[in-house]
Amino acid sequence: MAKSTETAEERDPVVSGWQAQKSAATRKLIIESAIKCFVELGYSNTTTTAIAERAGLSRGAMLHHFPSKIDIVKAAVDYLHGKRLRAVRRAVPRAGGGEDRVRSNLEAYWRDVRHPMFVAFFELVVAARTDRELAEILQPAQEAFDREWHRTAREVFTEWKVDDATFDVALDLSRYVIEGMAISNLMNRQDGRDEKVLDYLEDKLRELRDSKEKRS
Amino acid sequence: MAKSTETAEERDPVVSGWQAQKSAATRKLIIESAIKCFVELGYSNTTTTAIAERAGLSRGAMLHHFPSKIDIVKAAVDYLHGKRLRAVRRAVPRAGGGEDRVRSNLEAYWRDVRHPMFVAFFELVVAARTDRELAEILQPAQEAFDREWHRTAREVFTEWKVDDATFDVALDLSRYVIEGMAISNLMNRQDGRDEKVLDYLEDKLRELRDSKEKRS
DNA sequence: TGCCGGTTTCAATCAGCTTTGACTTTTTCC
DNA sequence: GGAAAAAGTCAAAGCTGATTGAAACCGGCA
Repeated sequence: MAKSTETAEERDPVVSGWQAQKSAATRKLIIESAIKCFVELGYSNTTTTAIAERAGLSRGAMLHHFPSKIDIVKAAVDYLHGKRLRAVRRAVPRAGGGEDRVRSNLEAYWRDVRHPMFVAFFELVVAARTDRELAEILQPAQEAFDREWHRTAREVFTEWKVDDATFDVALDLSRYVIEGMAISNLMNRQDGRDEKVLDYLEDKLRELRDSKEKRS
Repeated sequence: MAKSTETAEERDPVVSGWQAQKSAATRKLIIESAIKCFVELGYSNTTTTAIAERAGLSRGAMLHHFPSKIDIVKAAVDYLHGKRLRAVRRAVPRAGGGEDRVRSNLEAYWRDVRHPMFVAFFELVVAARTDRELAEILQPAQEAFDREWHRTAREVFTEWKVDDATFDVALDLSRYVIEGMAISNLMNRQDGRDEKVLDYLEDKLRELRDSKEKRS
């Protein structure tokens, strides 16, 4: 679709004409309204009417920018994907250069994962399990994110002089624990115990980092 | 509702009359069809028509047993809750009495968590986030399960002579890792790396068990 | 400067489809 | 015979996407 070229404009809304600029702003507004709907109503309860309402637009006006619902979803996936990637790239290096990057990065990811953005992404992922069309949109984005996350981590954590297998375990473990906690917290609040798990994870990650220094 | 007394009959269909027995069987059939729908179609795409189809019943016939959709959902939550509880009670002690209960229990839970039953429960949990009515049905079941899980574990793992805080960390950590892995696997297949995380978790659990033997 | 034609943006309505729950009828079993 | 179970029918409500029409805006031209 021609849409794929336009999604670049959302990230970088430097476009020529007056109208094109306003149009891009409206598109962004619609996309963010859609994401709000995913969070507040859930993916399956998100109707075009609800998105239009939240955007302060009429339904018809919205359907001018995005001819159908699936087009909005596509744009929203692109948008979220871009935001998550940038969040990772920004968070990892920012977390100081000192020895305690373990803790600060854990906390950064733990923060990210409780952000509405993650909830929206999560809604999409769950819905995609039984929605082939959505899955086909989401899968490439998901895979790209995984690759990028892994690549960035390997690149940034230069103080981890361990072999690849150990590094992978540390990465996967962190991710599973934190995402598992995030999902549990979607329903049950039990903050006290989560802190202890996080502390333990931090300790074990340090251990992994300093254990066997095989790689140069 | 009078339904709450009937849910007991699903687990123990020893009821008097001929018809009552057949009725109970039909109810179970409907409930299991509903759960199949949750797994195959997702919660929000589950319609009464789809449930009736899968059960091989007409819609009207089904609506005789369950006057409305929410009644089916209620019964399904009860059913799943009961099944999960019994699965825990059965799996934990069965896993041999030897020293290697750590591994066998991890694997048991890892197996459970990829069972369709877990997928169905997961669908319900996610849907409940934005569906107050469902949340009110699910929350008590969820809390009861958590309590029971914790209690059973403390009761059964007598070889864990550690203090409560350590035990909780071990329990929570296991749960988060395994559930996080399960959810990741709902979308991305990456079995090789999961095995390594599981191995690592096993190792750390043994370490926790044998670390500080405070409790008698 | 001021007007005009054409394009872009917004609004409203409509028909088609699906789902739901109520109602009515037929069949089965005691 | 009569009650329970199953089947079929129906209207109401909600969602989607298409169509039609109005308003705003841009560029060009006298």
